Amino acid sequence: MANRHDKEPGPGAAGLRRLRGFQDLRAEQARAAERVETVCRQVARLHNAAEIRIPALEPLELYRRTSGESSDVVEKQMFAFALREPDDDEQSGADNTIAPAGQSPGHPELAAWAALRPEGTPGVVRAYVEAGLDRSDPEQRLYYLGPMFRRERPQKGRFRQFTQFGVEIFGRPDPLCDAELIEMVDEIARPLGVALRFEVNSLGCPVCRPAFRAALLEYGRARLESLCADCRRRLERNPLRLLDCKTDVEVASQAPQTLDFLCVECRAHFVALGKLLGAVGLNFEVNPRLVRGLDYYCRTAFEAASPALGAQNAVAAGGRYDGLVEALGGAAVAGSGFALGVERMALLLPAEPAGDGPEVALIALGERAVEQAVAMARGLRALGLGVETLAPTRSLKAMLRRADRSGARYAVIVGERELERDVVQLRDLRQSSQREVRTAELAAVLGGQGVA
RNA sequence: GUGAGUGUAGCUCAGUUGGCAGAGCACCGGGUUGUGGCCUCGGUGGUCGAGGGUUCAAGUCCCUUCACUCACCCCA
Repeated sequence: MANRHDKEPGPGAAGLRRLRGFQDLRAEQARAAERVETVCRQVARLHNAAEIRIPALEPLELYRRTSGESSDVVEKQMFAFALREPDDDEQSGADNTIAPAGQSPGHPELAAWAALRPEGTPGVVRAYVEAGLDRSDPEQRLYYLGPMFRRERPQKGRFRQFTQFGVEIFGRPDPLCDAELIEMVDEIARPLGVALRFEVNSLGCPVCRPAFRAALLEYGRARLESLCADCRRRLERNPLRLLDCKTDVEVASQAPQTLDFLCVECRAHFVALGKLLGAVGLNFEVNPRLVRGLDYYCRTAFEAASPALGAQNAVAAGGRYDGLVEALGGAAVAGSGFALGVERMALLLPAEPAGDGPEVALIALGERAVEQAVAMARGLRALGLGVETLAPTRSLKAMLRRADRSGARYAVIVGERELERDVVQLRDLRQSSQREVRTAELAAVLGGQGVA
């Protein structure tokens, strides 16, 4: 186990290899990711969420405004580009320039800067406001599924491009909607055979958070000496981070807790949420040290994690972000949502036996049989049967071997001897039985086998 | 950005005190004039991550570098 490493990808014909932190998902990995995505879409449908497809590239300013200036996402994790239209700068051949890594563009026109989305929520909110839904029809349930990009150092479960499924509910300030979002994560994990641990917390709201923040700040300042280096650095800028410090569990566990500072409304919301989750039988723990990295969260925060994942163990996380829509120039509309890491969930899927191959492997034996074989393949596919065709450049033995390995149930052999008599050999690869079938009857025979 | 670990065939890995580059799996073919799997015999496939140094001789020792993996950080 200690010696098991993926090797660096070998250089291709042109010495090209994939970028660091990017991955090719093949075979089982691709199938696992697809299964996760399929279940995500099903659950979205069951909760009446509509898909929204938004750009992967947005104005950099969108993420600066929503993710918070101090968060790591904006600080150093984004792939940012300077956009230049061809006519803007005729003499230069370079139309797009990649911004230096991690460097904040000091460009006056921020619209000229774009970033690959590090998360889905800002884009969805932007689209929601841009379409005027905040005024015309505020209550919306939207889901998205697609790639996100973060310029982080890769490790297990963490990639520079990864896929997120996310649901955002607008115009619903009630705890019922928060509970439903958490349920959705559970409803995705269960049919996939994945056990997740749910943690829930309340971060308070603009009314009660200042007092909590002040208390935390005071607590931190009082024991500046005993704080770890990271926490000391973070204390003034984002004191909430103190709570999930892993190096110094002592300090973190003794610190003031949000739950002790909640205002009446926040407390009621949190209690109601707990009751609703209990009512549907969803097990969860209250984790008073659970915080969110992004500034716009308020009240409900939750996380679903698996110990099987290693250090990056969060599979899904979310919470309430009342005020975000307003911050992006929309009306004062409540919002709540979550995002789920498709690849992380896929890593947790129990191994699945390889899927079935095609129903038929069509073997053309000899050049003269190719045309006939092509026509037959087309006809069989029109009936909904999967067909793998094999070129007649190899021996029959080799073609049958390929047919066997493709997982096909039947091999249909069309040779020159068969052509003359207008028949084919229909071989059952599982039973090793073979019979001759009239070409005209092949479709009916295969169709009637119930092989689909 | 920081730290540690690992780089030998497509994959998983052996490779002794420095002495001709190996196995298993996979792939291709023979054992069948047109019949898969199992078996059997054979074959293709390597800048030993890269560069430099020591040495008669380096996969092996030294230096540098790159990549990957895991962890910190952060997060899905």
